[in-house]
Amino acid sequence: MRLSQYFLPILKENPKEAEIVSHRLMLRAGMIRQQSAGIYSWLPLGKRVLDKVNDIIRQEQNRAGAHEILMPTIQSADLWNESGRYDDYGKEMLRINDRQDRPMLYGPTNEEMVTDIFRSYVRSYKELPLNLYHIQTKFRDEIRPRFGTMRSREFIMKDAYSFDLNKEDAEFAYYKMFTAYLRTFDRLGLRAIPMRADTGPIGGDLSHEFIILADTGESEVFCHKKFLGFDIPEEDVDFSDRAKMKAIFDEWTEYYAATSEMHDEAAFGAIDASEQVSDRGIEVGHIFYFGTKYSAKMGAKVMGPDGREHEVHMGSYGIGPTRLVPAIIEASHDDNGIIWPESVAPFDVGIINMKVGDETCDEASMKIYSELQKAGLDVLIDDRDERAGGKFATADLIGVPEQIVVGPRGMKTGEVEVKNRKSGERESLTLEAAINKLTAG
RNA sequence: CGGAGCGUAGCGCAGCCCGGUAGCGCACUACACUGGGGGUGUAGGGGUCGUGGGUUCGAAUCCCGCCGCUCCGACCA
Repeated sequence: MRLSQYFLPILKENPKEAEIVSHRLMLRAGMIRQQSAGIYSWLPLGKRVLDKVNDIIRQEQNRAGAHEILMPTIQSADLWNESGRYDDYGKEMLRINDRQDRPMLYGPTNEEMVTDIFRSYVRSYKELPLNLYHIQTKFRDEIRPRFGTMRSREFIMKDAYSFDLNKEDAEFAYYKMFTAYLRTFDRLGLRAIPMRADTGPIGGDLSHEFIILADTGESEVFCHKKFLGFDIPEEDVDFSDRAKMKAIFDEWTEYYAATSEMHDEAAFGAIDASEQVSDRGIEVGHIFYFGTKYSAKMGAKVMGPDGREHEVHMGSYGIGPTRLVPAIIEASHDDNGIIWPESVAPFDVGIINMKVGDETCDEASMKIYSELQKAGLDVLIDDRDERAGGKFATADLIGVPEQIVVGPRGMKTGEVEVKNRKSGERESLTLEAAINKLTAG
């Protein structure tokens, strides 16, 4: 992408409404634009990151055996009357009437709808297990939206729903999602710690929140230091291996970890003081097993091997991509801007042409640009007719992981400077060496 | 929803107390000079002062209503 032709409305000054660093940087880097309280547009740079986050989530959900669907944002109140939640949900649910004056709502979650899909088609235990998910916009009319897309009213959520014949199978489904979540957050460059959670209005008795530690987190969290060193399940982990899934779950839930709502001071105090971690955290995922809560009310039943009908056991599994993006920034930035993990960086490489209009610089920049693109990299070339300082600042702000500086000084010896955003290391290389270095990975 | 505050050019702000026809920095446009970490000069463009009403010869400024937004608290992916 040529920056001169891109839409990247960066801000030099800090927007006054942005209190936390991720919100400030997302606005400054031209990733998002607030349209209303808790409602945001995603601009090109932000959209690129969001798409990469979603892709990783999608890959890991699929790997764990879930199937992607897409349910609508607008739902009929009828389904919610079946579950009883139309009355229970309260003002957080945006209620609207269509032109026939039928009560509708903008979905805050999709248990009812997915249960309706399930009961319409699935009759036999032989079709289980089943896990359906979608990545869709939700609306929850939060009392107080804040922190940019970290807590917005309109947001995108990946929500998966598992259906099983009995509790044992449902727990297996839960462990699979648990494992998929560990892998997902790891690939996003985050260390997420599963903590026992309150099940809240969704109900149920097995639930974990995935929390990442960050000073600007919303809630206080407490856990054992061991979590920081646990290994993440490998890419080839066998999701059909019940014993393995259970083992992973057990390993990751053996030690103390709780948010302030679930905190047990005595249990935490029993941990050696040097092993205690007490910090603030951001909730980036939440998983629940809630048994037959919805299947019972909505008649989602399958025939079992015993020739009798069974209400299916369900679980739901949420990740908030529009919250993950700021969470990643909270976890990874410096005074100059964002430091993206490579897996979600909007561009892999930034080329800084320091003297646009200078024939040698222009040619060298374009050569690198086309070679790297040929190698399949996402490249952003700063070909604006601007001072170098502004270009460096822009590259650092938007956090491109590798920067190639093409300037008249280096061109005298045919060299460019390759700089790593995260480490700050720089080295001068010939054109070919620079291209080779960046295409090698 | 309770408490606090803000709304003046794209962004950040001054002007309001004490009424007299709107200003600063950045950004933007043109040209020139520049070019290794947000440059310099010259010349420009851009504002229903959130909105409706009231007071007044005259309102960004005073009064009343409404709308929007932010921050603190209780709730949430």
